[in-house]
Amino acid sequence: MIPRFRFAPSPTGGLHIGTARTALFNWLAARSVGGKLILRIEDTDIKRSTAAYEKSIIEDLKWFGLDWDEFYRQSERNWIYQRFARELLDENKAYRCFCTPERLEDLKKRQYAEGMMSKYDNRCRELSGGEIEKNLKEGKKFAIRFKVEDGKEIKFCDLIRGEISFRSEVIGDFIIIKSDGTPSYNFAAVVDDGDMKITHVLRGEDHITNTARQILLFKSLGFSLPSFAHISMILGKDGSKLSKRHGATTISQFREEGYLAEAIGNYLSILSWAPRDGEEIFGIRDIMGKFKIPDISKSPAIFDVDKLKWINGIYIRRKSTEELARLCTPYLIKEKIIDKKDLGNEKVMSKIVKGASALRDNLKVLNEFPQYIKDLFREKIAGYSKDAVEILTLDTSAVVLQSFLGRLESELKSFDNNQDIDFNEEKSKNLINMIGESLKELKIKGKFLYMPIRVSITGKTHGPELPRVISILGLKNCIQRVNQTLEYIKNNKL
RNA sequence: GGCGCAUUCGUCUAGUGGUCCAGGACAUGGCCCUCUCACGGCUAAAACAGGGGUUCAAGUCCCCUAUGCGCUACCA
Repeated sequence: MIPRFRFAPSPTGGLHIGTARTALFNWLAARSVGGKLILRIEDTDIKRSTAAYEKSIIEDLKWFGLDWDEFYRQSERNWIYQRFARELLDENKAYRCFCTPERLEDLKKRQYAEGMMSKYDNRCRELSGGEIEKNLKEGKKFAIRFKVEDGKEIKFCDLIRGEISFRSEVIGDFIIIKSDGTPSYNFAAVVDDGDMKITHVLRGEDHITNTARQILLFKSLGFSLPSFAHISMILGKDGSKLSKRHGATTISQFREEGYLAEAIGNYLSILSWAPRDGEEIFGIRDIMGKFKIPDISKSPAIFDVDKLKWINGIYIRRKSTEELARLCTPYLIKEKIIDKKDLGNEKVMSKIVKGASALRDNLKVLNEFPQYIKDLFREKIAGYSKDAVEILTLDTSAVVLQSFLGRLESELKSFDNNQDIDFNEEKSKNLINMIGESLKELKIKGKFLYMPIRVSITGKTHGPELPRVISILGLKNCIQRVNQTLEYIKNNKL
């Protein structure tokens, strides 16, 4: 028998990072043993579910690199829930409950006040045939409740946690069909897991308690029990449930901020699971054979953005320059550093490629790209930082800048007037070396050589390697900027 | 309140009774590389929640307490 796993999101929001991890683990577990993965949309809550969320969840799952073998939507399967509910009704394992929401609310309040666990008081359990008939005739709305016998022990062996048991009296008769005719979560899930012949239920820890109810249903419905495994929750930095307060929580938010699918998959894999060899950097496909459900950690995990960033940086460094440039471009548009119509402009595009190559090692998240590169897209220097001004104040700096400017100008002359000037890294490097050579006698070298040059074309003391900066800016812009800096020195009498 | 689950460095984890004065990774500090920032390399500091058992021996097994989280819906 081939193992069958399922992933069952409800489309009441985007794909949450925790839900994505559950999806990933199901995928990993299924693919590791050659099993099938079923995607099931649990949209029985007609008030909160939307088609838009469903679409976004599916898109995110695909972007994430997951695939599945079968697809179902619970809202299209109502007839089957009705059929099984009818069966339970006929077998006297379930009954119609005519209690109003108000009465139930009241009951709950009273029980809570007495310090008791809230639980249905079984009022409609023993309604006579006549009373039911009468209520039905009056058109009273009803829900269908499942009978839970007291005094039973419900046990199951969780693949991750070991044996877990509950006593049936803490459960109470629960609703399987709501008064609007839709099935409740516990019922729909069990009917589907049974009907779809699911062998492994791998889901979030928040379902442990539900498992007790569901086991009762599996048995009453005559289905064989699947194996259960409950994955711990993902918590925020402060130990509370991960929420908007902690930053991005859905896959699409992470994608928009500039996290790579590979990085998220990798990070989520090592959150609650560790390969035997201790290696932390791997693709989700690399661990397919190694992933074992019992190895999943029991304790909750705090989501560490810093570690995700570290991993994201690693995958960014593995990208080709062209691919990285392509990935970074949308962020440039978003920050209005370039315009959409620049996408066809070869000069702009080559500048982005050069920038991507220069900044690859600095990037941790794609959306950091604009802040690093924006200065190099301007015509002029926007301003000089404090430590940059200090560099300019040095006596030797003026000498270096004159020499630099001279070199740039003579270099420019070597090109024909209307020729497209591509001043690459190699040439930039040579140019700097030549300056160094000519200033050797003055013993200007190292920091005293490079820093004034850097400051004169960027206004800052930090940035990518100098030859790269020069190459990105191009000869003309460099000349313009050095002149601007010379002007600045003069005006401020540095 | 009831029930359930969890608890190893700040964080993620390795550890399945002796090889653990507890190993790795992120983050942090220092050093090296280096024009700077990063990258890379080296290094330092940093943990078995507390208390009882069981055992020759406990991070590892059992019990209690504490703390955190989840469920306690005609949400999923």
